[in-house]
Amino acid sequence: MRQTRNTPQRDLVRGLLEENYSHPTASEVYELARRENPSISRGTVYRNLNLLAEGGEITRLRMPLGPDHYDFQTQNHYHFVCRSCHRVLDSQIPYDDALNLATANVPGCKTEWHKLILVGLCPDCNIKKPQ
Amino acid sequence: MRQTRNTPQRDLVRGLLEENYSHPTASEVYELARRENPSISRGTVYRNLNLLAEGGEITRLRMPLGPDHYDFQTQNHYHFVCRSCHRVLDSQIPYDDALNLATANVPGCKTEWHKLILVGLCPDCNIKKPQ
DNA sequence: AACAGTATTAGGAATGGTTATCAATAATAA
DNA sequence: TTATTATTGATAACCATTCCTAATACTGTT
Repeated sequence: MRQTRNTPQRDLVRGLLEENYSHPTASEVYELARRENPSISRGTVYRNLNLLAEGGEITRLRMPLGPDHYDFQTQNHYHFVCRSCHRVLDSQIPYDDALNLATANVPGCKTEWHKLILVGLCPDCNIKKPQ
Repeated sequence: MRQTRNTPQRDLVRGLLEENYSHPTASEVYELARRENPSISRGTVYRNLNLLAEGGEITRLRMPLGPDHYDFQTQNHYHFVCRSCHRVLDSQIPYDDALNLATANVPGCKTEWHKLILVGLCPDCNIKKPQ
């Protein structure tokens, strides 16, 4: 495994996720990071988000709508995404390990992980545009 | 609701999906379509896939990996996606309507639909790269 | 402390998938 | 047949993300 170094940029990205429970997107992390370090580049934010995700420090959430989100919480859990504002919230449905173990789910296929995403309207958007 | 017309291009795209159970991507549909009509444009394929999906004739599948896929089957069902080749297969896990009805899953949020995606290796890729 | 090795950076170009634009074309209703 | 307007092909634009580069700066070893 390739050695990694600590840099102010990486610490900043990690710290921003640690103190943000809103599942920010890469662009949102970039905007937050620029407040602390105006010269940080977009590429650096993406690179560090990827490195932290590969290292298991954070989770990358690929949504059925909109861009990827990042989560400091690494335990398996499900998410809700608002179809209007693309906000991501934690679901309280318990994670079901059995879905990975079942071999008969897809003939010949070995399921390694799964994701369940609930889609609908968040409280804010439900008020603004009820249907 | 805006009126729609039948065009050879639209019929071609619909027909290709109807006879293809492989959940093709837009690019794959485009390649298939060009065999029948070499002058069809990529934009026309995308436009018609979107129109057919909006009209409920086909389903658009947004995957956690790779590009969108399209499915002629419109009944709710779950999918498996290979993390290596991005192939999409039907899962045999029964669709769980209860996941949409549960109101306590995400406080204040109204779930309208959900998707469950299993990720792993398909039989072909499992042979080629076992881990 | 100085050095060497190399991981990381900023900046920008490139990519992939998709959508938007627009003048020309063609399906449908009158 | 004509008028209306949905649709087309071609291409530009878009967005999120990755790749490329020379310059920079960590870090372990002298």
